[in-house]
Amino acid sequence: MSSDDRPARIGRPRVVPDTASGLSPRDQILDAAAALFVENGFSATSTRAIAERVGIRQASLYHHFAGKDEVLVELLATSVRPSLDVVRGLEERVHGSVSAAGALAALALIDIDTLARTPHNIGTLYLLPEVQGDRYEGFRADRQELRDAYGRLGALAATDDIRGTVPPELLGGILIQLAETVIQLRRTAEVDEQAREAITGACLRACGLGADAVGDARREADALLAAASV
Amino acid sequence: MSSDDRPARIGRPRVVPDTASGLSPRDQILDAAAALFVENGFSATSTRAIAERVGIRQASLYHHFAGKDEVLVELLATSVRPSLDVVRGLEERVHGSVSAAGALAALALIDIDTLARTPHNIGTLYLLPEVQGDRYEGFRADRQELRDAYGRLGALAATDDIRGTVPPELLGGILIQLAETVIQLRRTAEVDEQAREAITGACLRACGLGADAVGDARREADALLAAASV
DNA sequence: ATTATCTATAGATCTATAGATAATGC
DNA sequence: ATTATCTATAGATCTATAGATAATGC
Repeated sequence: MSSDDRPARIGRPRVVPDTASGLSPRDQILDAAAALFVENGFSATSTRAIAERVGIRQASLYHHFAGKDEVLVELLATSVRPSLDVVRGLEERVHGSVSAAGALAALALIDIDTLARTPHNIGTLYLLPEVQGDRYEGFRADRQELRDAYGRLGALAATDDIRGTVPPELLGGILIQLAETVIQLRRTAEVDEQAREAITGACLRACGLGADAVGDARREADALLAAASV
Repeated sequence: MSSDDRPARIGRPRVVPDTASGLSPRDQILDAAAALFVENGFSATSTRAIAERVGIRQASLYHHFAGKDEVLVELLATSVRPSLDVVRGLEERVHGSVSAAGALAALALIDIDTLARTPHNIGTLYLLPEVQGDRYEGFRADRQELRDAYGRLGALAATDDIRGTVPPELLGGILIQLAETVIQLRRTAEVDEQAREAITGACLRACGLGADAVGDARREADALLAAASV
């Protein structure tokens, strides 16, 4: 194969030939839409704009998605699932040798990392007002589940004074909000190691842990993450 | 005046007579727009929808505002200003008898309270992707100033280990993010006293303060707020 | 005369569908 | 035959302007 060969695709060729991105047309659409939804919002992004960015005609979108909604549904789904899978594994192990604080630190680190690496800062989409609509119910349920997990782990890790005054649901809301500081940071700056550490530390301290306990939990999380292919 | 008398207004009467809300037409538009922007987003809200909610014709909006943008500009402006005014007063007093932790607690409490009380959960508007646009530069600058103030107060209040690892800009980002937990909480639940206390506490703990120092700061903040007509 | 509204509408979108077309694959 | 694209377009918006109208105020 010469270098500009691309796998021959069936179907009528595009007016603008496909750039060798390696992505399927569907994924090209998802990627373009993600970038535009994040920058301009959902309603402000037209199907035409998405198509243009991909290099296809507006109508061709409808061969791959039933509508703009479906594109957002899929973007949202792929963005929470990873953290959700991780948290399930983590919670099981808390009842074994893993401390709640260590598990919480690990969850925070992974979640922060996911949000920091995700293309186009997709986490921003969580905040779109459109996501309150019925079509996105499934996503909101997943997100609620993640918040609940933060709440449970947080409550287990918390010192008595925190556990006595902050119910798990509220603590979960605070912890997930802290993790999502990344979304805001990414808007203006790079999210470096220092930022991830600071946010993880804030999560632990919000549970009442002092400097020593934070250090312990942080080290335990490192061991956890190194061990499991989490 | 009989009870259904309303102050006679000049200009052609509305098709749907003005409900005796007491608000000026301009404020009626702002209020309606706020509710709709929060619920559906900016781009998804048409000028027609705003007008309908007010009870006027779509075109009549343009007598009061040059366009939808201007409405949002004004809503954003009125929403950060109060906290910004407060923080200026607070920071001056920190160099006197007020501790940084006490001032930070006071700032958090006031900011949280503002966000919790604001009609239609207007804080949501901060998160709209449209607000990234050039037209809203002024608002973003104000918001940045508030973040910086959080960062300065936080750094002053922080324990050595936090101050050594978390630069003020980052700390400011974390603290303002914590205060804005209220915005998310309001979406599904009432923001009660317990939630305000929990968030304020999380701010102080994020600066490294332990249980006792948190209690001290919290009491100092109460004194501050009672004294000043902040 | 001034004001706040109204009616009417032009021009610019935007979404989604119908149906044609140019590839591959059998 | 199947597929992914294309062209064309209907129908539904939406924003902003022009100009009329029905009040008050002098």
